[in-house]
Amino acid sequence: MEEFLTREPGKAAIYVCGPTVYDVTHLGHMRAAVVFDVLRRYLEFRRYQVTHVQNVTDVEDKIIARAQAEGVSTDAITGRYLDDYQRVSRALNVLPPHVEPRASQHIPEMIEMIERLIERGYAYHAEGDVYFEVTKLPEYGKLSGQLPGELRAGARVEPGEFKRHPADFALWKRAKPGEPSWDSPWGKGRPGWHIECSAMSLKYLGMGFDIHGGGDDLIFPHHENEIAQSEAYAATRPFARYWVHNAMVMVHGEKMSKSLRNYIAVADALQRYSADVIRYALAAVHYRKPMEVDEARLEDAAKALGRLRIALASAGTVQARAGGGGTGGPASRALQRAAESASAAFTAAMDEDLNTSAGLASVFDLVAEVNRVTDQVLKGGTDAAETMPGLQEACDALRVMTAILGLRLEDAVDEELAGRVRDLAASLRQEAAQLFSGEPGRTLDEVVAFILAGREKARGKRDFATADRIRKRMAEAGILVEDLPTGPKWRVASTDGRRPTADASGHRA
RNA sequence: GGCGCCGUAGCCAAGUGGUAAGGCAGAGGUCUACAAAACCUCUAUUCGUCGGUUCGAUUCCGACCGGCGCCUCCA
Repeated sequence: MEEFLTREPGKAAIYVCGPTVYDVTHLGHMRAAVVFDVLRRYLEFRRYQVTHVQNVTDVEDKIIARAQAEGVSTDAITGRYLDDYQRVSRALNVLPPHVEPRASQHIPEMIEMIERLIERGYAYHAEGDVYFEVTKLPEYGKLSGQLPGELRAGARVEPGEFKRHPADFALWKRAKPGEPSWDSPWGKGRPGWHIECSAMSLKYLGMGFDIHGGGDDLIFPHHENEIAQSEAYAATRPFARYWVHNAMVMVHGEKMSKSLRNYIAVADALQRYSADVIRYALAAVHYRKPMEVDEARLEDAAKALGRLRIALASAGTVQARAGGGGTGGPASRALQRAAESASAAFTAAMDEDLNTSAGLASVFDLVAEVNRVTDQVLKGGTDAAETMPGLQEACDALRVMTAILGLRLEDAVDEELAGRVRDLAASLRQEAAQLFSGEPGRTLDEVVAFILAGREKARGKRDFATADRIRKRMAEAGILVEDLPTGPKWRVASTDGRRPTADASGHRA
């Protein structure tokens, strides 16, 4: 394990390159968001005080092009897509950054940096443009391994540019007609792309902050250039202590990207899969490995997640039977040991460069142990009380680990479902007063218990036709009942946290 | 052309210089009125290919084959 030494003990200052808001948010953006969200949650779990800064690029060529194409202002474009990004991030349980600075609101800071870079001799002014001169910095290329002399010579010198070296990059671009622009010592213009991240990270975190993150497609030139201009500006090193780059999301072997138009919008994915499923799918692969995303991947994630949820539901049934008491029998002790070793293995995996795949293996090891124990109880071999308090500890451990991955594991218990179950209870009372007596109660648990009690009466009389009918109607309402030797157990019917839909279950790629 | 990454069972996916986690799918069994879930057992002598280093390599080195990313905006 590479040792993680922060600038200040116990504190972690993180800057992540956020979205350029000119189009809808796709799963590639959310992979990055989820990776850094997991990193943040894990560091917080490890008791670091985390400061997470993530920029929004709202000054950029594509935004201008889009605004012109639609005949609207750039603000209209950036507002629309920033809203989309924030909305889907929230939906996926991504914690909002502590600071979310926008490039358009930090122009003075960028101008100040550029002026200093010119003073120091690292940048030059030409015809309203300002460029950073990479050959002035011997270390240029240290992050990406790219050396100025090796860059494809002259491959890309745009017309109207006045670079001294092909690898020199724009700090400031003079205004073209119809574009947003700001006054500067070099005339009207707008900042180059790279300078915003230097200006904003230094403003909010200062030189030598702990982790700089972003997609691995940003390593060169973006992050290389950030290092160059920041270290030249500050005259100290390092700009950032650690670099964390997530790999791309792939579609049929190609990077998912806006320009290739092969993306899956997160908002669309959320129509078909729960946030937990999407997060699980994105977090189940190590962050540095490119990941193909397709229907099968999401279906697999939904099933794996179902296994986790079912284990917790079974545990809930057993805990209810134990009624709060616990005798700490062998089953309890086995669960305590399993919870401890799974937690330790999970932490070790996450310490090792955020190995979420290995971490999930620990989660499922504990799931298996929980299932072994609840299976014994539900089949009548073990008394429920003997599993406590170990079962509770195991469930707590599962919740802690999955919460670090940002999984909510909530049931889709909405009012609609509760209402349907209440209606069912009411009509059953009408139809079979001999089975259903008393009041159904108010909460979902109470109402389900009411129905199941009546159904057990039918089963006791070996009236399986009635029992089957009730079970079927409960399933239609969204409650799945399983009969076990020691009595019924139930859970909300879907295992991925949302009600199954014809679309989600019927369509296959 | 330069820089870098990847290739592990039917699929997805960790991993280690000493003999392959986990998820999905599959087979058999247990439980069971039925259904469902769970549990138990099994499923890669083998980690793209060929060489090399080593007592020993999937793990290190080299070559090759195949795939990908960046070098232009991009998470």
